[in-house]
Amino acid sequence: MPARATRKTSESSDKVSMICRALRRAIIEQALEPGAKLPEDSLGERFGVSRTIARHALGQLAAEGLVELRRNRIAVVATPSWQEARDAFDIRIELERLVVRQLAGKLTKSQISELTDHVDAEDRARGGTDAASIRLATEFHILLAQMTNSPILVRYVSEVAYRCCLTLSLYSRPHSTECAINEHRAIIAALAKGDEAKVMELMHHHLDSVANRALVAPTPQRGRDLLDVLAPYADEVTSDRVVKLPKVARRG
Amino acid sequence: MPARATRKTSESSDKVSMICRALRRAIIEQALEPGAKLPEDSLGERFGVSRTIARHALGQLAAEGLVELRRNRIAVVATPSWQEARDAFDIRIELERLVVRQLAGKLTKSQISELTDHVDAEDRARGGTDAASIRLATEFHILLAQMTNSPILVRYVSEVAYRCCLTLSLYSRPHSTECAINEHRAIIAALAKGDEAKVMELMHHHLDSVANRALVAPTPQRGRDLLDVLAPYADEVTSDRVVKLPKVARRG
DNA sequence: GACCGTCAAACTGCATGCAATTGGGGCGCT
DNA sequence: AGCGCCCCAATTGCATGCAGTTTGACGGTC
Repeated sequence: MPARATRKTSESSDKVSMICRALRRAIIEQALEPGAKLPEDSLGERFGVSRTIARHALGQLAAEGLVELRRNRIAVVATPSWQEARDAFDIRIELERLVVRQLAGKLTKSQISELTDHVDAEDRARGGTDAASIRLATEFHILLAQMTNSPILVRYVSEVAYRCCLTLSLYSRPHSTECAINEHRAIIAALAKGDEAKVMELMHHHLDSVANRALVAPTPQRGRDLLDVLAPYADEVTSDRVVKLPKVARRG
Repeated sequence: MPARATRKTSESSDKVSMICRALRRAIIEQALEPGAKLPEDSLGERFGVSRTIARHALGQLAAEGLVELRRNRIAVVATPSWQEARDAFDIRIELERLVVRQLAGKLTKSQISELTDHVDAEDRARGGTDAASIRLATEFHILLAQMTNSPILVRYVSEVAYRCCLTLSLYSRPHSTECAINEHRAIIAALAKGDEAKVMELMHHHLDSVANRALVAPTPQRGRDLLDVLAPYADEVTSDRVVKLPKVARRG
């Protein structure tokens, strides 16, 4: 199977996509914290475009879940709840298992060295900022997805990986990236060997441990959104002026 | 009031979302065939809004993969390749296994009867148009996803289900819906019983058989896009001029 | 000082206008 | 007839303008 990435879906060279990319990167690198305001005017001015374009970009990012858009209100960087973060990781695990299942034993030499190079870059970035490390780790997974040559899979893995990236910045304590990098190397090795079951297990464990290391528990002091922080407490209040969250088949 | 949907992310009551919903439905019911042109003007006129809004809606649908947007060109209803269809189903299987895994044994009485009611509606619609049957079957899966109360999962399952719906209209022969309906009932039963492994197996088999029944093979006589039909053959041609094709075949 | 109503600035929702690009029909040439 | 060229109607890309909504600051009242 051939090597190169596919970019048929979106992300051509129009201004909207450029702004999307810029904002996405700013968000996952935490240059823009969750909850940060994103007024159309300011964005337009900053990027040298009109509000129309900025607005359109915000729409796209909202569709990806990186931005929250409320009618007549300023858009803000999304602040996923802890449960949403957990859900995102659950989905991500399944999607990435699918990725490595398709890839096991099917990678070309050049693809493998491309992956190895990327992990080397991760290694080199270990001394740098946390943001850079997180971004590189995320991009490793996206790189893998791209090698499946399935545009849909690329899109979903990218989206959910970015979301996880965002939640990591919200809920994780400063974390050591070393084991993650080693796990990346192990995954590459298993992919090259073509051991499908093994690589799926590795990927599952890798993501699960990243999630568990990061999402240890709802850590209120880091949660930006008051509503989310107070949600569990509001449950105990038996007044009818408290907005009850639709509570259905939540596991737990 | 049982288990209503979550609608936090998108789809509020603004015009863009209304048009999205309308177009989405038109597409999955095959009122708009794959390849159909969607000029911003016409859409705006038809829905009584400006081009700005129509454009924005097209952007959203393109992000969902239902519409193809090429720069400076008229937007068209997406025409997924056979391989993309297969990829979409693969992803869908994993996502929906996740859905039923979370739901097994956790449904309330009212949710179960809601599901049963829906399948009854599917049964009643069996005499009607194919489009209606397909739409109802798809909506059953979305209903399930909504009961997980995980907005992200709802979004992804909805999207991928719509995509599959679209591909079904492209590649499937007129199919009998009966077994699918029975499989829906079996899934509800297993969910109620709480047999997690069983329900995952059922869902897997259900989707796999739908996919296999529909996506039997690249069926050239039904494929709308000549380029896609010829793609596998072009792979074997080592010339670099294979892109140029004579004229397009007939429609429908 | 705390509470509340009022109001202007800020911002969004949407339509319209203008320039740039496209593609398809008509026309001439061979 | 077949082929290529050119031009114009159709259409998109984008900015701007106007109206409606929200925010939060100010001043009045208790």
